Amino acid sequence: MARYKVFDLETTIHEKWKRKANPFFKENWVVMRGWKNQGDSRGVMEYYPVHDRKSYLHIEPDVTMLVGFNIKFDLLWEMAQGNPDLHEFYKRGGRVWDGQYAEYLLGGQVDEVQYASLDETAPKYGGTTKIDEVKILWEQGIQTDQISEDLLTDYLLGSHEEGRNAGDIGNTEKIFLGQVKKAQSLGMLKMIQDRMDGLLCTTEMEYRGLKVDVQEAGSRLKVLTADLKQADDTLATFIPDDLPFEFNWNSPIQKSALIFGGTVKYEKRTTYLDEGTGELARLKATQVQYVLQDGRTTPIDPDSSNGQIVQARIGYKVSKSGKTKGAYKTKKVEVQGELKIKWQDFAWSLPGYTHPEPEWKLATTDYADKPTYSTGGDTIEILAGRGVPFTDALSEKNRLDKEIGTYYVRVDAKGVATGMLTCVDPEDHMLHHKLNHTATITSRLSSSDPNLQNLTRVDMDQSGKAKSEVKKMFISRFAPDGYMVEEDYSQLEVVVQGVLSKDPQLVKDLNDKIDFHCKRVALRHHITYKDAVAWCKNGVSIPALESAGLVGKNERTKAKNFSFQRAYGAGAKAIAAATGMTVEEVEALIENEERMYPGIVSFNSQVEACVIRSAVPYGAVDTETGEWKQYRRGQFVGPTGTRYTFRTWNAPEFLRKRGTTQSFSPPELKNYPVQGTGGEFVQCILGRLWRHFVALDFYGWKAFLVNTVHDCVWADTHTSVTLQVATDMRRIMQSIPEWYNTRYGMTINVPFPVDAEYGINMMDLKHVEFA
DNA sequence: ATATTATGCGCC
DNA sequence: AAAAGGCGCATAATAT
Repeated sequence: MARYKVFDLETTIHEKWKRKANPFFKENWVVMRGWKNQGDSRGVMEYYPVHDRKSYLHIEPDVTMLVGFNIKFDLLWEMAQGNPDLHEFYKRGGRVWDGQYAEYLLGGQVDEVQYASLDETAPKYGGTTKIDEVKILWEQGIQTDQISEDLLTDYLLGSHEEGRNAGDIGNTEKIFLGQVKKAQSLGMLKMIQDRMDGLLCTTEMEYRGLKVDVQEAGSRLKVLTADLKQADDTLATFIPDDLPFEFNWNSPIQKSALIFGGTVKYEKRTTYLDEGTGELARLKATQVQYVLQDGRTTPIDPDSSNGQIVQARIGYKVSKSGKTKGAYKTKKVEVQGELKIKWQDFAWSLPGYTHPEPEWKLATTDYADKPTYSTGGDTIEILAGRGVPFTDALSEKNRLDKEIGTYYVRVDAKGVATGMLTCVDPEDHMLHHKLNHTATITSRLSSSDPNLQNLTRVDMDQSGKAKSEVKKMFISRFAPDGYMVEEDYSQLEVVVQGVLSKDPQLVKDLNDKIDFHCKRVALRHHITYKDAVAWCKNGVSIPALESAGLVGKNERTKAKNFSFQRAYGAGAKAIAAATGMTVEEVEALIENEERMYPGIVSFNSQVEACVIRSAVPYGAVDTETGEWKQYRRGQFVGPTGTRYTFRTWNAPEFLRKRGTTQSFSPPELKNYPVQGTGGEFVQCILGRLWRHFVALDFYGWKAFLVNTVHDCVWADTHTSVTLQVATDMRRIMQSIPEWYNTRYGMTINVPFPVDAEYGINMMDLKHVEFA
């Protein structure tokens, strides 16, 4: 009999390597484990009041689905505890349901359903709110094993009065049952189930983690630090000598003032005027002084000045009676204390090296309330052309600061370390990143702690030297007998555009494996596609164009930029600004494009119509006035049931003139379905890949899936299976049309080409040549 | 001292 | 026609 099993863990909550309640940190353990099988009238639990890394969830052979809330957390724990039932469960096709993930998808991925909590979700499905007591104890830093068994049981299973059929377990079950019904009625069940397998894949990826070559990282960090010092030294020579504070090259305000002129604030500890007296402020002090005959006092000791004693004595009062008879009279008087010193703000004006362009103006103002201007990479590049002297050193410093601080490690003045390497376990050199399933509006994944979706690409400069070597530190856990494998979809978003729009010419071009950038070059310069390919990619000369100063390779790059911007929905003005073309030129290209692929235009209008039709009121803060305002929110449902949600924004000026005050954003309308569907395809395929790896016992435990970045998948393989893994992965990844056409009844008629690479680390990759 | 916003920049 | 999409992280500056 098939049945589901709801389960949940309460663990100790030590945070380590940027993970709360980190299962990879051996001091943590599962304190209480609760579960409830389908049909049971109450939940049950196991309690482990002392450290234990062996307990695990028993999964009966007839269990077909594990149900949880943020189930990746609990599954990682079961894996860390070495649960032997889990792999068997997966091998016989066991599936999972994560209430947090389902809630996010059912809710169209809007803010309110991203990283939803059990607490806020349960009431939507007739569940109860949690016991605050436990949450408060945790917030106070109390460890889970210090919470009483009774309280923890009430929290996990519900109280005796509730028949032990509530709490986290009861709520998770209610949520699950309600969500399945809802998903069915909305036609989303299949899609959600496919994504749940994707979730199992990323759980596996987080569990396996990445192996970091800490030696490589260490020596590279040394080089970077030395390069940074050199850039800093160079920059220091451009600071005015009379500057009364240390210039901060990381401060946008200070940089703007130095380059464009402006007034900066600096702090100094110095004396100041007392507001009451108008004098320099001083500390209060008292002194015991000798009283003179006229009542004044003096600090001079009458007996201290040898020959002048007699003379001096005359002026002093002497006590006439009592214990102190014959002694000089003294008195405690107030005297001027030390000058007081405090931190104070001062202004310093800098003349600047050049004039800013108005469009570089930022929202921030300087200390004199004058505008500041952008000092980002694009601006610096322009300034280099104007002959501003330190632009090269500044660009170099920016690059190195970013590289060191984000991808290596930096310790600040307070001793707080930042950077990717702070997430690495120093014992086994493993990095367990996070792949988040409920963090984006488009249903794409995000990555954090560290973010492994933004590692610097392996780009070469003119001399063929890599600009960043970050990826070199990711090596195989099987080294020296291992290879990393990366497989990428080529031009995934263009392919998805073909799937969604079904535009005949686009579909044909995709099947013909046309180089879209060359095709655009051909169109623009009125040459044949064949000639364009020869000119742009093979360096075959076209004198007529070259005499006009055009270079084939550059023209292709321009076309590439153009198409990326179009894909993101950029308008003619923005593209012109970014590519250096005139607005008219860009408009002509857009027109060309729309004539060539009219299906894209009609698909976009279809999306817009659906969103407008489905729109309902939605309250949000007006960024212009800061006030709460009624906007609208509508949805477009993709071919698999994924819902993309859009909101209206304050309309741009040209629409306001015509009386339209708010509107949906065309770039968002164009982008979300493409970006989201691409993400969905990859996540579904992650599930297929993972099922394949499970079936083969991970190639005899010699190959693991370890990371994914929107349109690619990484694996860590033993050399004995590398080629087989790469071949299998490619086959499965390319099978998107078959999967969706069979399972969803879609009619995908474009290929999903995949490119495979492998190497001893993630930087030195070479292409896999398939027969 | 901690939280939030602005800026900038890495990726797809 | 018209409006360049989605993330996470580090740092500085400001608010509380």
